[in-house]
Amino acid sequence: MPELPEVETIRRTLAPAVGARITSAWTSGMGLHMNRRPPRAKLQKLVGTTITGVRRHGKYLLIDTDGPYALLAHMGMTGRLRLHAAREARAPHTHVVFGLSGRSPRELRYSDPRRFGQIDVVERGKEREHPALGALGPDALEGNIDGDVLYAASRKRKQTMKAFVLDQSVIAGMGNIYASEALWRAQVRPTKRARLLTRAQATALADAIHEVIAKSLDNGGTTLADFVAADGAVGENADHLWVYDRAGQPCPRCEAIIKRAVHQGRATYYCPTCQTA
DNA sequence: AGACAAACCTGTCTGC
DNA sequence: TGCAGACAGGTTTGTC
Repeated sequence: MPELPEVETIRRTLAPAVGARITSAWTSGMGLHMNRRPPRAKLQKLVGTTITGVRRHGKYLLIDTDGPYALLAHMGMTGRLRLHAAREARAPHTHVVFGLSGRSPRELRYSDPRRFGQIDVVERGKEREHPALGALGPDALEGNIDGDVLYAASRKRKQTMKAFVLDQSVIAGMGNIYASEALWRAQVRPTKRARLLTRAQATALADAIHEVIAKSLDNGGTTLADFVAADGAVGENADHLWVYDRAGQPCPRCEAIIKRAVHQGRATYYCPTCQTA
């Protein structure tokens, strides 16, 4: 579900939670990513603090409080972070719930059927010491990614461009949908070796990454099946994708038939005719 | 180093 | 209708 535009959409729609005090914390006890359980004792340390803001780096969200800790959340494939009225029934596979103060009681709920997501508590100011956050490269939206950055990062790399764009230590936030979209937009072949990327292509790719993300944000993110914002709204960007999940359909640029291939075990969509450089 | 496959899970869809 | 198999937005781990 969630690549950068979806996580950013969740971040923005969590704004109504800012200023609320956390009145309780609950977790199902189920393991999430790598069977790691949300740390129950640390979640309790958030109780009594007030939410002061929500940050994002790549696909990770950080919910800041006026206490010493922040909540770290990653959606994996099917994770949802939503605000609900406390009286609403909990969705299946709800694994973490925070009670929030306010005129009418609300809850911040994390649900994740596949349990590929992550929930953790980090000390504010020490975010980079968290292994997941410390490994991230510059953010694809806010990190000043440009042709120079991509050209420099791609030198000496034997990996394919598809793998390069998905590498979170190079660019944080790109996922499988937008990797295909950006490579198509920049007319870069997904199987091209990164070390062979030209300077002009690096610039085109940086521009394409920004364009693809901006377009998706304008459309509220891409909902293929699971993604919803914190207010429950689905994204409309699936209707505007150029190549992802469009095998057999005409390329929007040259009308050739879009193809699907599997690279590193993951689907890649591309145009075999105009995406050959 | 680095490239690749497998593993972690559940839900949904397809084809027989 | 039922069942097996493939597949899904991500990340980590192990193997070559």
